[in-house]
Amino acid sequence: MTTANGGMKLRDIAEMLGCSVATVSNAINGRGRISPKMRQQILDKCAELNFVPNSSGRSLRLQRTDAVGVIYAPSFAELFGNVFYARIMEGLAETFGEAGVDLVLGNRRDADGMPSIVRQGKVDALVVLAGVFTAADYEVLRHCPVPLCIVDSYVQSFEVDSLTSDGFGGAQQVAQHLWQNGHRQVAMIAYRSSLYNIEQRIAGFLSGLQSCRKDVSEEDFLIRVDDDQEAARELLARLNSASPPTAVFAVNDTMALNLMEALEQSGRKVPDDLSLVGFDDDPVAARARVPLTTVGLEKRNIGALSARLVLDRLAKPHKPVVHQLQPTHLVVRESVAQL
Amino acid sequence: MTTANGGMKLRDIAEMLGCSVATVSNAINGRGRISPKMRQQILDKCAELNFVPNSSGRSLRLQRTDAVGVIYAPSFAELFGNVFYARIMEGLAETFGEAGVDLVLGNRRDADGMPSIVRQGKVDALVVLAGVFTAADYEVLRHCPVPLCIVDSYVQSFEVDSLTSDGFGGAQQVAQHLWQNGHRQVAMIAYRSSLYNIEQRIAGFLSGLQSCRKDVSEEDFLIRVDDDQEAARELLARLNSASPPTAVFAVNDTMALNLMEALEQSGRKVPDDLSLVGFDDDPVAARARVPLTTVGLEKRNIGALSARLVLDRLAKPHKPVVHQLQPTHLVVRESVAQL
DNA sequence: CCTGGGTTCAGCAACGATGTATGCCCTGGG
DNA sequence: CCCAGGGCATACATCGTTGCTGAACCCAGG
Repeated sequence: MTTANGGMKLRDIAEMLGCSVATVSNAINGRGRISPKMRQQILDKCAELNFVPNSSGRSLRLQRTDAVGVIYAPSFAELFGNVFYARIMEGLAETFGEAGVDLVLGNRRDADGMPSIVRQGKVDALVVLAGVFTAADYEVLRHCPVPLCIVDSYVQSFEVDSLTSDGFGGAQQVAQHLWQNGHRQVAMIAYRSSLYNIEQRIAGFLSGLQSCRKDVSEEDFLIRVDDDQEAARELLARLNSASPPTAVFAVNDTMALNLMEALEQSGRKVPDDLSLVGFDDDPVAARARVPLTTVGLEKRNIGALSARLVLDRLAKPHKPVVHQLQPTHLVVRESVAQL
Repeated sequence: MTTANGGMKLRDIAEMLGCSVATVSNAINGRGRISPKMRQQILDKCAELNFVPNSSGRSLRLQRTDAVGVIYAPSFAELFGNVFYARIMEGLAETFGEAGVDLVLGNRRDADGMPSIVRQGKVDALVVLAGVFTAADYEVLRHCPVPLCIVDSYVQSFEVDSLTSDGFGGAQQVAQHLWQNGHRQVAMIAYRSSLYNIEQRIAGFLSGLQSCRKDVSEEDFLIRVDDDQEAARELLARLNSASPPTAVFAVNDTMALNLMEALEQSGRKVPDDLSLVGFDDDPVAARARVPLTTVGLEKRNIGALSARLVLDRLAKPHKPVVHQLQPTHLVVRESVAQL
């Protein structure tokens, strides 16, 4: 292997300056007692040679890697395709970078499902980008030997730091927005798989509707589907029913845009024939043929704040668990008609 | 620190089974000569305890980390926002993952510009996602002590593995496509900053035009700008000139879509008043109000093949340098009018 | 019973950095 | 002149893993 650092080590620096290895180490780390002159000499020499202490040796001794792992389910293939998580990564990379911590993408799993980077001791902590993690996944993570931070989900009775967007509040606003625009027959379409975020949005939508009209329950508006194709089929069916909805809240922007396309193909116009609202404020939403009304999240902040959470945890391993909620806001565009 | 692996080490396993540390190591790594019985005993015990050798110790001894760094200029903030690079990351993560190699995002730089992860010896190789790397950046990387692979750019007289998309060929096809549709007055808009990819696309477009009509040179069609705003201004100005273009080739989809918006705001229609072609086949391009004709790249493949290049290089440090070219293809949608 | 060859394992040193205990030197006060 | 003490620097052990060397062991043949 081509050795990093030109094969340079503390001992080489020490020999050049005629001092001991420990003194060089102390100078570099600003520790111990060294004469200012010697310290300066050492630092100068290191700068001149662009010397940096080897990380493996350092990690071995300090039991610390200055690296944090990131995992995502089911695989990274989806992480980078997902604009929402991409923005979070952006915030993570920036904040951790400033703190001198590197990010490791750990897609490999051991036999029991634990990320390999954790078992191998390659990281000091783990950021869990929720994605579609299942209960079984979280069960494995309960035994994670390093601190954890769950981003964009919340798992009951799992005592770890976490940070989520206020999907409940966002969906509430959607319900109220639709009501204020005169919509009385509304529907919400969500996936069957029970993920925290989805359930929160459903609960928020219900709560928003109830704040306008007392007697509403989930079965009055909720359509569960497995994928966007089924969503389109179901929606078109409802539109031909006795009391068709005038507005639909899709659980995320991707579904909303797919619905928009299906509606157009069936000869219907958004928002004239049907109002449509999404969730996430995906960049594509603004550029759709009919700019989509949706719910925006503080994407960059989520990453940065999660990183901060992890750094705090590493600094104080025993401080109480934190659960942060990030605000969401309605983004009004042109896909909702005023009745 | 909460120790990974429950603080378990080779010695603990050895003591449990009454054998030596070296034997355990040999069994795990399938090396040396051990009786089948003892080997099985050791492997079983490791599986039972979910034991994995500590990575710092291993790296220190082997001078190898089983990790590869990824860098991007100017910062990761843009990497994750860029759909094109996101897809490449997807391919990288997958292929490296299968090979048991982790990906490290190394945004920190040393004083001289060398990525910290390299100096610290945290990675065995470096994948350079070209982005907007400058000549100065590459100059620094010349001194990189670990193998390098440049993705999506090519630097002359820099003898390292690299992989690029065939921007030349793609742009050529665009020129011919426009010609075949009857466009005789065409323009191309590109940024002033001299990046390899951009220059390739310009050269390809020129070559494509020349294959249709002999006497063409760059100044006949090329408009250089600093950003998309200037691009829009310049374009609108040309449209009011004596011989306005009937088609415009934007150097990438983002610019094309921004132009599309500017054209609409000025009351012009795409493609009736002006045809528009982009480059990259950004997912947004398909969803634009007028679906954009553009050039598609083999995005996933780029990542996977780059990873393969790196793995091969690590296996055979002295094999000859490889420069791969990935094909591109025209994606015809609705933004080009037939005259 | 002894010896020789082959198999299987244990011990040691090294990888590079760092914390601790220790020793040196020099100065200032008695 | 000697001793005490503070300021500097050095040796040594340690982190967990692995390559190398050599030794113990077993079995068969003389």
